[in-house]
Amino acid sequence: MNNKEKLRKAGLRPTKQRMIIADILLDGIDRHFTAENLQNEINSSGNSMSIATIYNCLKKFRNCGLIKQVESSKDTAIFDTNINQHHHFLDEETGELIDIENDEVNLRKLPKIPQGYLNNGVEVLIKIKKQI
Amino acid sequence: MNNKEKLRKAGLRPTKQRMIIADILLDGIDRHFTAENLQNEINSSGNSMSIATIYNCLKKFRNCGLIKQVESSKDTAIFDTNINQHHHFLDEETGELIDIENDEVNLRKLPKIPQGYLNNGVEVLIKIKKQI
DNA sequence: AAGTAGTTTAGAACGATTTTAAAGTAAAAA
DNA sequence: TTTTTACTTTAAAATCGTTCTAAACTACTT
Repeated sequence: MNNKEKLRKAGLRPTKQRMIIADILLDGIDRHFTAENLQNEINSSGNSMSIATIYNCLKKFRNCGLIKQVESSKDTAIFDTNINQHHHFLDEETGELIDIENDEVNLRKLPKIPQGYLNNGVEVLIKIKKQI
Repeated sequence: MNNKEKLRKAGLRPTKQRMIIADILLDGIDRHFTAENLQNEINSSGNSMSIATIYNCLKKFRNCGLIKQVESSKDTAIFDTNINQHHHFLDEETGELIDIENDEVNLRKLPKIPQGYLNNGVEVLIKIKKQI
């Protein structure tokens, strides 16, 4: 399926700007990035785009499940093109994130989901620290 | 150990402002809060404090391990007085966090920590969604 | 081709957090 | 105790990521 079809299927009008972003992000390669990282990539691909459009687009892509946003207490939002359930190593010093595939983690026991709620995804974060 | 001693032990000079905050936070009760929440508590305890001091103090407390900061992609930093390794339910709609004690989660299998790094804590986040 | 609903944009606005630099205070030294 | 020193607090300004505004634009429908 090409990117235009992916956008249509997600209920998004395939505008010029969304196609530029889709061409960068939806290439099947897993990566973590910020809005600013993406703007740099857009610029170096010979295009340009308002930062507001980039934020709009990332929000839409996230809400449609085309990308994910990582839970992280960094001051800048981090997005992830790996939309499968998976986990992360986090170096808190540098903010570097490394993917952990879902099958590398095995939860023997999970707590009961609170009354009135549904499980909406489990994320394991392993904080790591450079050895000295 | 009283709060003055706790601050000293953590390497922090026990100033008037830090004592006010320690008296609110270090009472052994687990809670999640933002800088603004804390300022409100300070105000309603009859004290007042510059927001810059509150941020300074929270950062120092966090760096000394007196409190933790929760990994969350909310726009406002969330702190936690529960400094034991533990986990959270997160309602992404409302941002509400609910503690999960460490013994309620059991990891059968963990991935190998990357070369040159040490494990510095595991956090499990279970995203939950209100049932409709 | 015309209409309309959704999209993009620059720039302003916003909110959380940090910085600045001056005044204040705790601890150490004399 | 007084002096000195290093650290802390403060209000206000600055910064930074993100969102809003409202006007211009564009994809899709009729």
